[in-house]
Amino acid sequence: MAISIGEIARQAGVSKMTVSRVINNASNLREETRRKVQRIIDETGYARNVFAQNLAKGVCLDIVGVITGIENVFSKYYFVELIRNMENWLDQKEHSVFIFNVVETENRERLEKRLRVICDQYHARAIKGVVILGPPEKDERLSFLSGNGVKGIAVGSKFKNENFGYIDVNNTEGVGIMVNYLVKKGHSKIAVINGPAYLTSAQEREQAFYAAMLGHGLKLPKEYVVSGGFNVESGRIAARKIFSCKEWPTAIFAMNDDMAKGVYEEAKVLGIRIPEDISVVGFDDLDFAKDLKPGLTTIGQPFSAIGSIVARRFETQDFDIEAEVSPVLVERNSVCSPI
Amino acid sequence: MAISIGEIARQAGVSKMTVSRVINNASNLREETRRKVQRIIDETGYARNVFAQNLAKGVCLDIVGVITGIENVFSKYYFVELIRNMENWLDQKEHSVFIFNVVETENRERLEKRLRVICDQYHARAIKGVVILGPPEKDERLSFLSGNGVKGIAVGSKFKNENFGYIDVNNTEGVGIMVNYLVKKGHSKIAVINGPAYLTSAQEREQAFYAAMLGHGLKLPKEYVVSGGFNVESGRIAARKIFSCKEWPTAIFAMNDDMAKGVYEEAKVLGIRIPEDISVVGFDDLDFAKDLKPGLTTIGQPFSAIGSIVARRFETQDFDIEAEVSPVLVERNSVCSPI
DNA sequence: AAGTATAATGTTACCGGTAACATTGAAAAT
DNA sequence: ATTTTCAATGTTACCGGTAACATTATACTT
Repeated sequence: MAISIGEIARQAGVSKMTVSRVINNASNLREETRRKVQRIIDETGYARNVFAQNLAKGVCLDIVGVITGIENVFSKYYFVELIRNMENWLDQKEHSVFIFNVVETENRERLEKRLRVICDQYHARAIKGVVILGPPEKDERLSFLSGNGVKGIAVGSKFKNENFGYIDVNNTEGVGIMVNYLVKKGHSKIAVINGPAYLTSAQEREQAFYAAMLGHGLKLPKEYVVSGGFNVESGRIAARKIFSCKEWPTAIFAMNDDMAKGVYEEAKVLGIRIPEDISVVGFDDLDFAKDLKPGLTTIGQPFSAIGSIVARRFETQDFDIEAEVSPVLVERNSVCSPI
Repeated sequence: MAISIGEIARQAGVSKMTVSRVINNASNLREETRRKVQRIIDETGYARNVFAQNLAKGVCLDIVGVITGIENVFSKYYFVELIRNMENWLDQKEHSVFIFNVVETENRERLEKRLRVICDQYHARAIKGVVILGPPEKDERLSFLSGNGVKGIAVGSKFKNENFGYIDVNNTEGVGIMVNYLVKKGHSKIAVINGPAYLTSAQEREQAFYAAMLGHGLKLPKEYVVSGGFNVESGRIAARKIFSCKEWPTAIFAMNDDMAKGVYEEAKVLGIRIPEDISVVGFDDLDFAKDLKPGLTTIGQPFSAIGSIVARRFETQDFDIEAEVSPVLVERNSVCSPI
């Protein structure tokens, strides 16, 4: 077994308490004693046992568990951005992040095995709670954790119960802003590429789009509505469908940036110019959006605001939250007025 | 404070030890007693404290820490494959994985703050050790951890010291196999896209390529040697350079699949056919390689073998290892004989 | 010099569990 | 009926620390 405080105490000829004081550099320690103990600590390479410490103090480590599938089908950069921003804010509050790779499509047995480890960490006060990224509807991970008394926050979808609150972008508002913008630019024939129906965010964006079009008194032909999977490839496929319409729309609203990227790629292959031949917009403002040629006009996720709220809530341990954060229009060069 | 074994004991009117026995479902327990205690456990929602348990038993949890920058994980599919395979094998040995997002480019202070948390976990026997993914040369994370007595394995680069061993693919062998293959197909004018020099894997592949070409008595014009960053975009840029040579090579050897993908994309835009106009090969055999059109001929990383070795070594806690695992040629349709 | 602060260190009990041994009770053996 | 045996449960000490209080040594008063 590793060297302990008691062993240090024995070697230094002092009590455990004195060693403890040296470790936590308390005041009221004779300089000579401190040095004597410190020397032995250094020599032996003693390292504290945080969990013994924790047990004694009855507090919880300042660690946040983040649950996500590392190869999630949902847009990947989106999670990276979320994690990065959360970590930045949590860092300021001296909190750390552990990432748990738990894919919701795993079979029940493996899922439970993995989640039980998280429950253990929670109940042993190793983590203060968990953040689950973009859980789909009826997420088994969420219900299992919640059912086992684990608390936390869902980010990127709307899910609320006794143990979990949520923080998400206001999708409806975002879509509304974008449709307004397109209409103001003179567009009335707008095609949409929707996301997968099992995500609340996709549902909300879809509904909001129909509502906004209706609000502007615009028609929406069936062939202008295409469904995608929130990834690049599905964006390409959707674009191909749209480009094969007899009468083209003047703008394509991809419900996330990955799919917008797919539209770009397909357009490039087909020699279609953006925005001259067709305008394209996205949603999320992922890192790559600004680097596309032309720069993608999109709805910016309030990543930093979300991260900040998460950090604050973990600090106060108050997960009873239903927050919708406002997105902003990020105007670049992928939209022009139709001729 | 959460409900403890002592509280359960009090409510059930038995000793703590009896409760402990119920929890660990020991034999020699009267059925009636077991039920009585179990009922109270269920009612109160008691959850064990693994770390108290650990402290008492003096053992370590079966958890492996994986260190990587999440940007890397999500952008470079290579890491995803590694993690997935390691998890699969570790799963069989009832081990779990925690992912720590520690980017080596972080400033010293933040880096240490993050790494100290990992040290704590290690010395508190919460994790058995760490796997660090593809550390570059002089990786500060590795030296800090090692210097603080943390043990583990580096995967995807060659790094060895007292506390760390490594497991990596045999890059030299892989490159040799591929060059042999190309030569056998009739290629002699082969261009190469190298990886970044700070990675041992890139260095080895580069050196092995020169050696193999020399071994076959082939010439390698300066303009056939291009450097890249092991990512898609750098592959595109490199391809552009190669396609602008007066005399084209008949094959391009991209030193990883991401860059090969970049070559594909650039070729598509320029209307260059693979393999009719030029053959393209990669290294790694990432998930997407089989889905490219045409399927990419590449050197397959022994992901599963690496994962299996990692799992075995963590089980036995023996990290003193310098393993090079043999790759295999994965032949698809991106190579044909030059006319 | 004796009394009193105060600084420096030690003791005891406890955090939430478990191992090892001790005790109790009831059935089986004599 | 007494002893033996073993199943069921309890006690004590400890894992590696800390809080709260107790004690001792030292410095400061008067």
